[in-house]
Amino acid sequence: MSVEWEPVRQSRTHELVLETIEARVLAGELKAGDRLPPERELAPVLGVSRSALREALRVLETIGVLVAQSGRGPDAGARIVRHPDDALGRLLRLHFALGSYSLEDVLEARVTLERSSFQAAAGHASPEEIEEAETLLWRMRAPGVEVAEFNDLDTRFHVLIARSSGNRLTSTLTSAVRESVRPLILRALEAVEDWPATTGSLNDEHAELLRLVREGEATAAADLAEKHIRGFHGTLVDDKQPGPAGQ
Amino acid sequence: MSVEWEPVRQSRTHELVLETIEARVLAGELKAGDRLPPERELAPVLGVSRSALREALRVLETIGVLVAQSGRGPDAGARIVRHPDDALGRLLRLHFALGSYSLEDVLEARVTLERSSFQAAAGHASPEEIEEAETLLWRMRAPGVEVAEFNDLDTRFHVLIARSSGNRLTSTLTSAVRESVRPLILRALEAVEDWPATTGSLNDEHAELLRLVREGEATAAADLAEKHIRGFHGTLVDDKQPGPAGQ
DNA sequence: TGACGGTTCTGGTCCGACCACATGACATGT
DNA sequence: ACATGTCATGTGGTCGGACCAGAACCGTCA
Repeated sequence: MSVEWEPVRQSRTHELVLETIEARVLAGELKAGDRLPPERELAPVLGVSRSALREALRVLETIGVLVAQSGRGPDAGARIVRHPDDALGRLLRLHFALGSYSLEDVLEARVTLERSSFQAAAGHASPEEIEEAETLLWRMRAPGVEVAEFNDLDTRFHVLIARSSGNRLTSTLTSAVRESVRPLILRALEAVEDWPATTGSLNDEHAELLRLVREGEATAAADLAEKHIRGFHGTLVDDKQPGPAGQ
Repeated sequence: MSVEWEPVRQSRTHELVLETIEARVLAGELKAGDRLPPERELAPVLGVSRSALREALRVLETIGVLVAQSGRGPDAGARIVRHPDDALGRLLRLHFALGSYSLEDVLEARVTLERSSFQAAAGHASPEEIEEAETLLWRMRAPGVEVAEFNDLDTRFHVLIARSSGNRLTSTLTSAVRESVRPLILRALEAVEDWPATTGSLNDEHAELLRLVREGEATAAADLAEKHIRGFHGTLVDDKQPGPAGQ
């Protein structure tokens, strides 16, 4: 094996700033809710320009660790928060669009994650969550529902189940993966010929899924979820899809 | 259910820039390998300042969609790439540190993902990957191996298996989740009293896991992987851990 | 007491300049 | 002719300063 020589690549200053802040987060010195000093103060303290600091803050913002508000008062300024969902969603969405992941990969990941979600949801879902899911399904059964709205409700149903699993991490991952294929699913739904039949069968499956969750039939719910997802993805594989990933 | 009114929050310009570029990626107009115009050209085209553009580019960079190189020549400038792993890893690592996810959540997610990884690896792993895994295990069996190195090799073993599953998405997710608890596992390993016995039993499990993968015993590999992970996490729950997540 | 308006603090944006680095073109010397 | 050194150029990276917009605070005035 030949030795790989790669350039030393000394860090850019905004990366150093990022590491500094990241280290304080990892060390527990910065917790959710904490406020950072104003940019104009923090920049000279760290010995960098405001621009470089801002770029580091922007990074933290995009991964859902920080939010910034202008103005004055207790809510103004930059605060540490925990909003991983949007960040993760955007990440996977873009990478799926770029072809980092094939449709088959997404299918298997969905099966894996949603099996787990449905299984856990069957034990953890609260009555309120069940009721909310019922409402979503009821709206999906409305005659003459538009494709876009159906897709939206469908997404929300799966995400809701994931959330009701009680596991924030798998919930986040499930939602992000589901969201990443949302445009693709929308296109597939738009191409459906027999719309009433398609929605009808999907609605039936959803109703049965929710019933199994409500009654705590964990394994059955997981199995049906897998069947549900595989069945629908099966209608996608003939369509346009990002090619298999290279480097 | 009362209606939630939240401020309109008109986008900041760098977000608009981001949406513009993101849209072109989602539309397939920007593909991996494509180069963006120089910042000094692109900024006026988009009608924004170079600073705002740079902040948008920084976002794309942090989610592993773009790399920038200064200098001159064909490799210089900003290029679209596909490097989701580091980005995802950092995201989960920070959020785990912030307590967005409890240790139990991570445990269940690991079980779910790694079951899938081992199961798929049992069918897809190439001889080269098996051999590489053998090497890792061999090095972990070295007498007097340091805690840090053991942890490193252990991480690489699990990540390697995930990669050899043939599914880039679950591989990425598995690696990221595994990496997010890496510091915690390191601390746990350092606190182990009977180090030789611990490594011995872990090594035995790893060897058996790899054997099952090599011989294509998918289900057995998945089951043992679950046992392996749960067993080790069991030793962690008494230790310090980020608290359960609030909003 | 209440309403109003100015002050102040915050992030957001923009501009212009310079730096560091890598390349490529050119000049120079052998 | 070739090798070598030097300079011009183009790229991202950094910096400082200025101004804008919005929100809260505070004092004044009715």
